[in-house]
Amino acid sequence: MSENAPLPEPQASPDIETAPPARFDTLPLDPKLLRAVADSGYLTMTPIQAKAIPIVLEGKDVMGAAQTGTGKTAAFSIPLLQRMLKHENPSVSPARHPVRALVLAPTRELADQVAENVKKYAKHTNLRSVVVFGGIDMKPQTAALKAGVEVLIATPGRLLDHIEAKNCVLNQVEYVVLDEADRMLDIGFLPDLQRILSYLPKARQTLLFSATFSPEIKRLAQSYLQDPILVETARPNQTASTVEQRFISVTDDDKRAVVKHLIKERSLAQAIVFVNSKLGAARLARTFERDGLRTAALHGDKSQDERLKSLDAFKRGEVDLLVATDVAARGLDIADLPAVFNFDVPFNAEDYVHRIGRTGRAGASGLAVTLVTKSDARLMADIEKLIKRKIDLEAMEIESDRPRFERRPRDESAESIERPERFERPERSERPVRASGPTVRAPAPSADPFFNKPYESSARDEPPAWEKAKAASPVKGLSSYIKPKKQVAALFGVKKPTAPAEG
DNA sequence: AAAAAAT
Repeated sequence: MSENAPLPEPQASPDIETAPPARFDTLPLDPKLLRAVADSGYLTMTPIQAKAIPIVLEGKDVMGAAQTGTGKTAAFSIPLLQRMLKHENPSVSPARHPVRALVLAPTRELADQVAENVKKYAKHTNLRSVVVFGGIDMKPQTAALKAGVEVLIATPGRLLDHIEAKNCVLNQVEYVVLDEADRMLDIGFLPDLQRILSYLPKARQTLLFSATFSPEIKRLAQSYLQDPILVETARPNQTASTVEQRFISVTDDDKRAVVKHLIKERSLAQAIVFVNSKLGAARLARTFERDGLRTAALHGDKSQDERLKSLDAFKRGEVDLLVATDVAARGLDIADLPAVFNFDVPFNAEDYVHRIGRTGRAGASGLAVTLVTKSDARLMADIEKLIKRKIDLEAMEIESDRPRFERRPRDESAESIERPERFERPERSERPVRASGPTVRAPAPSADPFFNKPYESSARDEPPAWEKAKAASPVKGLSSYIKPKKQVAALFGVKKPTAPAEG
């Protein structure tokens, strides 16, 4: 572990950002790998790939920071496979092949996805890979491990189970990757991670990849790396420029109506709706479903089978909305996802960057809408600081012209029976919004003193970051409103043409 | 204020 000796600063990697995009086939890669890359349809490298691959091929430790959706998985898996091929020894019997590369990920779904990618790039080689994670039967994983694998992809808890059951031996591991490294190094994961690393040889190549690296994590990460090369593209902690970010000032009661309004207004085919709690995700998914939107939920209280099914249905376009906790915030690659909603502002600013990184991937455009209530001001300031951007809140007022307690009956038979539902109060957000007339206003800042002084409620020792920024800049920041261009239209009756009959 | 990861 780290001693008191000062940690070496990572060396800067050569800046090749100005060079034209390099093709994969200019790399010194085995034809088997080049063929797999070509099969995948990739021709040129993304900036993180162009920078990281040659360095990984040299055998150096790497700390890689790049925007979400820019191909970090390929950036480490392709060169690692190349290095493994170089030393391949086909004369050893398969049963004696030890695990040579270990990839750790913070969620089961992400581990699964990384494993798919590794398999794809390794398909023409005889390197075998397997993924192990919790929530599913250990036996097939055990059988695969005992048959022998070169590349093991895992979540920490289940891997420790397999280690303790002696299903795998990690004392021959030559390469370790921490995907979403800042999460793997955070307090919740660190003990497991340290135990796992204690089983590995010290002489190895270690790679850390993430879209966000806080200074503290960067420092901590140094103690797991040897003479690391810091590979950064653009600025770390940055969001993709192709993502349109909107921040809308709302009350809790109006959140759902705003989501549905924007889905309709922008004709969004699909969206992920992020919430902060598992229970909240389950509840919100049910109400959206009741409103006729095809919805799936993804959170840690669901069985692993349900989790995979939800994600799969969403990826295949069988559901329109995925209501998820931060289990879905990181790394998940969902092709052509047009929008992400932050129904709740995330507790960690880093997770904001990761959440909205689910859209606008691979250069596509995306929309990220964050619903901000008065109690979110502090979290918003953290986000503003992290992404180094001034955030303007849009006002969007939603009004009702329908009695408050009226709601759509669930089915025909229930229509005549007006019975109160147990455990559930009718929600104000069940109201329709007014179909016509001026429904949107941009109040003068003084109309809502809160956003002028967002921190009054919480006593703080030091002035919040945004205050300094504001003082330094004549332009208004978080406290300024911008006028929405469009007025809020009626939302109820919003139904996807593809929506199946419910019930 | 929570979530994730082992059962």
